[in-house]
Amino acid sequence: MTAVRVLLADDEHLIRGALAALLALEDDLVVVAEAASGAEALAMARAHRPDVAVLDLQMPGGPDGVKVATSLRDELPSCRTMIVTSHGRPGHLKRALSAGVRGFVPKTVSAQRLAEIIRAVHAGNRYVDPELAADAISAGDSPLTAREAEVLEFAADGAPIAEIAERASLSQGTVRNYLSAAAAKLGAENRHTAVRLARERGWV
Amino acid sequence: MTAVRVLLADDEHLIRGALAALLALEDDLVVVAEAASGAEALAMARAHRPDVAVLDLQMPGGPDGVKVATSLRDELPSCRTMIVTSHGRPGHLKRALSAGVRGFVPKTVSAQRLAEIIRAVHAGNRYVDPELAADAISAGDSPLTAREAEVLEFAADGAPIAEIAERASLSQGTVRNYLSAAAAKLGAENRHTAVRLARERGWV
DNA sequence: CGCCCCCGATGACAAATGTCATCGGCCCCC
DNA sequence: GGGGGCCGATGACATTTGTCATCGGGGGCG
Repeated sequence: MTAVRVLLADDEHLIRGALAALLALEDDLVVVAEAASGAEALAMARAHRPDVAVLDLQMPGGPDGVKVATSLRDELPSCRTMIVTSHGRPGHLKRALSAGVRGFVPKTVSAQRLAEIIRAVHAGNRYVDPELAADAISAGDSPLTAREAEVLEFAADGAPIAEIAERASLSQGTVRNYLSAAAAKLGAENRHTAVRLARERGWV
Repeated sequence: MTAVRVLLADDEHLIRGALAALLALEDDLVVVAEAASGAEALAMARAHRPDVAVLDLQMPGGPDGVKVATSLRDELPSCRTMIVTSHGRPGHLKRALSAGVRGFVPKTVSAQRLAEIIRAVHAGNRYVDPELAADAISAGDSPLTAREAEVLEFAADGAPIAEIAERASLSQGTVRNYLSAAAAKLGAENRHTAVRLARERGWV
């Protein structure tokens, strides 16, 4: 049996290197490429055609782990993808699964566990951390309509209504209506807490 | 020469374990204890009396890396402390330095580099990542008064003025005045962006 | 001591925001 | 064809928030 070829993508050199070292201890796994960004991960994947891509969810600058997974599904269907993340937001899990990701684990797992999961994913199985799965289920589906979510995103940095309206190419009144509706659905008393709640639930 | 005894504290098992494995490769370093939380780190430090404590800045629940460093300075003056962090906010660096931390590095450094820095810190030197240092200098000192910063923290989750006033035991008018002053100093157009800016600069 | 700054508060006013009702257009689906 | 939902907008209104002037008290400092 030939070893599983793994691509590692994580912006934190410390973690990436350490991870590579630990996975190297497993003699049925071989890290064939490392990347420090989403863009780099894509390039590496094209060049090395790994069996499994282990992607950090949040990477600076370009595409995040889920975006990379989406691209990989199209470009390299033979490559299974999995996401590793520090903060497990429920919505991220959903996004990831619909991007064809087959493994989703928090960084709190041990290296042994990760190695097992890589093998499972490579074998075609799926693995989702039970706790994250429970969170995602309890968080449920987003009650927000497309525009509500969109406007909420524009509101994310605390911008005033006028600016949101401009960026969304909408009337200020319309923006206020959407924000009001979104806040009501989320049980928030103003748009700022609404943004926070939506972020926590992974709905933006 | 006897090996440097290191305490590792990081909530992410994956990183902690991997780090321990990498540092173990350096034959003048020995990881004598690992901790997954601030509280645990303190307990471990008391029990094992390490030469150097490598602390993650953000840990869930209890005390963060800086708080641990503060406690360690009092309880275990012989133990040098250093902070490792993912997101390098300028203010954190300042807080850390005034807590007696002697090393401050982002997780983007390599393990070799980290090992060198641990040795430097153990030898009594200080090390601060140049990029983070530059950010901290350019961010400058907080222009906020104590109460302004305090009120801004209460405003951090988007709560309405009434709630902030209650939590801060202040009049609503006073709260509005402080928030207005803080927003003006930060160049923000409302308290929510003020909160965001203050966070970015590490002033809250 | 006088000066300055911070604290905490009040009042008044303007501006931004939240809330609600209502409209027309569109699309999907029964 | 007729709901029903989402989209986008408007108007009116109440509430919240931001802004400013002002006051009194207290502590530090030349």
